[in-house]
Amino acid sequence: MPQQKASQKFETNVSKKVDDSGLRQVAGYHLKRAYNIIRSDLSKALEPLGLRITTYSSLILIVGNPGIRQSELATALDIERPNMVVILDDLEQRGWITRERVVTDRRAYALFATLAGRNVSDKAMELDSKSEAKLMSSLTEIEVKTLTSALNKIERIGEEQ
Amino acid sequence: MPQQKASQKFETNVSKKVDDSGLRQVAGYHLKRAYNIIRSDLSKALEPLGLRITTYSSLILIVGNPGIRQSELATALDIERPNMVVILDDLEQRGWITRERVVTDRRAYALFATLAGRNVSDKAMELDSKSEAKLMSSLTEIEVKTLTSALNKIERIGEEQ
DNA sequence: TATTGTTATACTCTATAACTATA
DNA sequence: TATAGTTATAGAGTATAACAATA
Repeated sequence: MPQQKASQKFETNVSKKVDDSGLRQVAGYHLKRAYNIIRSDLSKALEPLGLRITTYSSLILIVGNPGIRQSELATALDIERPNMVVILDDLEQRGWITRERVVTDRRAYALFATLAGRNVSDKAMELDSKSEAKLMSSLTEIEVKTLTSALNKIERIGEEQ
Repeated sequence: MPQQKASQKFETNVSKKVDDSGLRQVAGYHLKRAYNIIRSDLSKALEPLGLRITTYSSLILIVGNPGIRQSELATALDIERPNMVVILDDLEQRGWITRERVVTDRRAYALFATLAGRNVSDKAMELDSKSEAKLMSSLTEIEVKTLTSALNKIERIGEEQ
């Protein structure tokens, strides 16, 4: 039961009357506004499935990486292990994943999506795609490509540091 | 005293070994990763000035809009009024802004940046620019322009809804 | 001794309800 | 009655410390 407003609130929805030229000069400002819109939209799109974004991301990675360890998943998604536990408890209780003891290392759990989990994952990805398609509808193909490659370049620079 | 890790953590830093193709298909994923990198970097850049991003954004808008009301600022930045109060308390205690009663409406406060506040704002904007320039260094001029216009289009679609 | 998963807990950010003083 | 600012508080997300089981 998310507590956030229907239209998710951050410090970015500058009204027309206010001069935000000081902030508009920086790309991070636009990135934040765009990201918040996409995030808010995705959040609402996933709500009917009972998925939050972190839970959704976790499920997608488990589906794509059968047998992944909890710690690997946590590292991959940059979620602290204690917080990962809660997310996986949720997914497990819904019957969408299973935790199986790794025979070669009995400390670890290997994660697998159930059939129901894969079905939910498919539905969620579809909702995600639809949500995005709507927001990207006014962009040309070239803009989408440039956007993605530009974002990837930023990611890479960030990873180098 | 921020409690976050040096490299801010979200569920996006997928390591090389994990197959994240399911997530990589969606632009929101890249947007999130790029945004988190910029946010983390800006957060660290502003730390020496004792500014957090919301506090920084608020100060910039006050400098650019002398006399803005608290409620206007809150609306502009999409911060709930109760949360705005704390941010402004902080800025006021540091001597960077003043709250002045509006004579025509004694319920309201008009906000003004002090000289010290404007100086800090200038320094902060400089740090912000440097932080961004580093992350944008591998982008061509066309990529930066397309990125900004694409993000603006997404913003506009988001606002329509 | 180190690591995996876990529990308990604390800090930050964001949201709502209700108060006060003005309008 | 409505609005501006405030206070108190609650929820979500994210962080750390410490423990049991296992390596």
